[in-house]
Amino acid sequence: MTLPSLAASGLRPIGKLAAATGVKVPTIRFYEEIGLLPAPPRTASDRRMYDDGAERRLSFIRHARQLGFDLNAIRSLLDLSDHPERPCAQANAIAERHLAEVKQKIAQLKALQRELSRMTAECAGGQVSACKVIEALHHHTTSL
Amino acid sequence: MTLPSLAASGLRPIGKLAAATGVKVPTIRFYEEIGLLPAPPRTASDRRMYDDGAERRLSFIRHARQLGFDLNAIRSLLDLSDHPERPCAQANAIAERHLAEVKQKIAQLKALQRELSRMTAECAGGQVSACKVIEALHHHTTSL
DNA sequence: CTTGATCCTCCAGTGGCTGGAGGGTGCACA
DNA sequence: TGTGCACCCTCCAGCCACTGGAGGATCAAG
Repeated sequence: MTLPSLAASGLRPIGKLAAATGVKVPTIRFYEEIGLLPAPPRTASDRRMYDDGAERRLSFIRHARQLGFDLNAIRSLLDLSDHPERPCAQANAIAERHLAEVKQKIAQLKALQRELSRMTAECAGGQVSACKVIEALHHHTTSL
Repeated sequence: MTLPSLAASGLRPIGKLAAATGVKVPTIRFYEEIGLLPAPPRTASDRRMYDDGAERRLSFIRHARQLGFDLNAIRSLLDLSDHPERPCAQANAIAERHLAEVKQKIAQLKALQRELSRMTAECAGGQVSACKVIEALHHHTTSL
């Protein structure tokens, strides 16, 4: 027998929330543990029961993760989202900082791509002793 | 008094090796722990002493890390490098697999960059309640 | 009443390091 | 010959963002 207050409205257990949001069950528990998701009410047998608000919050987190924000940034973004009267400059700053990081990472990876392409292109496929890939790793000068 | 066999030739302690290769001292010990670098000889007082071979191996590892290879891949590449008579196809395969991963990562990050640019560009700078960044995170549909 | 899915907590592991505590050692300079 | 400091040693905890497993309780359907 569950508590009426819990059984009443659209509460669902963690598995349903996981299915609805695409976030794995252990990950949801992890988010709760680190304080990103508030601890939900529990049934008499200790099962977590989530409402629509929890689902919205978790979806927010998931979207932010898909966009590559780290959990600290997400913490700040959630905090801002909880306070709509504040100026949005801070949210913008977080997004732009992240954007800058992404751009930098792309540049790094492109440099990497060039190097790796060159290495593999030069390799004629004989023995390791003549392998351009191995050779490049031995004599590579830090152009990154 | 150090052992003659150790003091004889160009052996240097871990700090010199670190300075020479640009790999930090704890990282060198870590590579030894996981079997990427062989355990070097020690002095009577237990200090590691490295020769030129160790430096070459460590430089190889460093170059490979700079190119983004993970330690397992590096393990394979080192193994190949130690056996010059083998065919180089495997080395090439490792490099090409990595190249493919890099390309994919670039594509992902570019998609991210587009999304983030759009989000920040739309934000007019008022209150959070009107913030496009926060809004996008709430209503973002998985296009990644 | 049974069966299988789901839930709980706790803990260890991933990758690739990084840094600190607490102690021993080597070397240059006075 | 002292002395002071840089260097070295081992062991262990922490970083990020999870992931998965053990061992046990509970729920819901047939």
